[in-house]
Amino acid sequence: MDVHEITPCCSPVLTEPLTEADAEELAAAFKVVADPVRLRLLSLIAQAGEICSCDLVAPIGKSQPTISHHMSVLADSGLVHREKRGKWAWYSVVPERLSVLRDALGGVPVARS
Amino acid sequence: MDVHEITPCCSPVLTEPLTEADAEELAAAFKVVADPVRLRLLSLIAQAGEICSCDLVAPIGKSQPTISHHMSVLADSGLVHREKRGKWAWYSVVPERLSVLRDALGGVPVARS
DNA sequence: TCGTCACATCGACGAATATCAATATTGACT
DNA sequence: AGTCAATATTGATATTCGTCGATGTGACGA
Repeated sequence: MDVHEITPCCSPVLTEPLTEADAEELAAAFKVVADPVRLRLLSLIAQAGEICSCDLVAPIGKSQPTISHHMSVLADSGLVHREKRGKWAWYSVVPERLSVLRDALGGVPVARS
Repeated sequence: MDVHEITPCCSPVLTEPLTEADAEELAAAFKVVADPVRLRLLSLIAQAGEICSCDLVAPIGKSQPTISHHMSVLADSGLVHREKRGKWAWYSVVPERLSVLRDALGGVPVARS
């Protein structure tokens, strides 16, 4: 339950036909990063390497429940890793998970004719 | 109006701090690909190289207005190019636009252990 | 000019979701 | 046990968005 399997998940969008199920799964993955607050959270976590939830509320400027909600979305998707230490929750990014999204957008560098 | 500028748009999420405005713009870009129908449309177009709108409705299994709506979203975002020939609309993907999204997800390749 | 075909737009509806106040839960410390 | 601090959950609300039927628009051919 802590870390999802880091499977390739889906075939690249541009090279292979996309089944309806694969499209659904990929779209769900992209939805996670299709939110400005979650992108800024990802950015903050990535630069800190590891950061406490308590240091995320103020920079973003949203309420604590809102930040908690977004962190759950990020953690459930496997994009970040959550580790509870005492009362605090520490987060770090899972770069392999980001690669899955990147690779889906056409693994190969732009083919030039 | 036909093709958006292919600027880098935003700084990579993981390496540089993300301003609120950049996050908003990036999130909007990801929202476009965060839909299963649009992903399948992209896949169909990419494999055909160039395809008529009339050949998109049946494979997706949605109504014609729905396909038209999604194609407008894709075209407005610059991910696809629309060219009208007579009564038909022909679409092709703009790979550079996909690269922008890919690069935003952390320029550097994942270190593999 | 009239009819038809391809596509776009409009209006409406339902589902998903971002947000916050209030409350619950959990851990640490005395 | 009791209290406080950090985080999670709940309930409610407003907004966004995907969808489709109906209609509009523009192009081609008889």
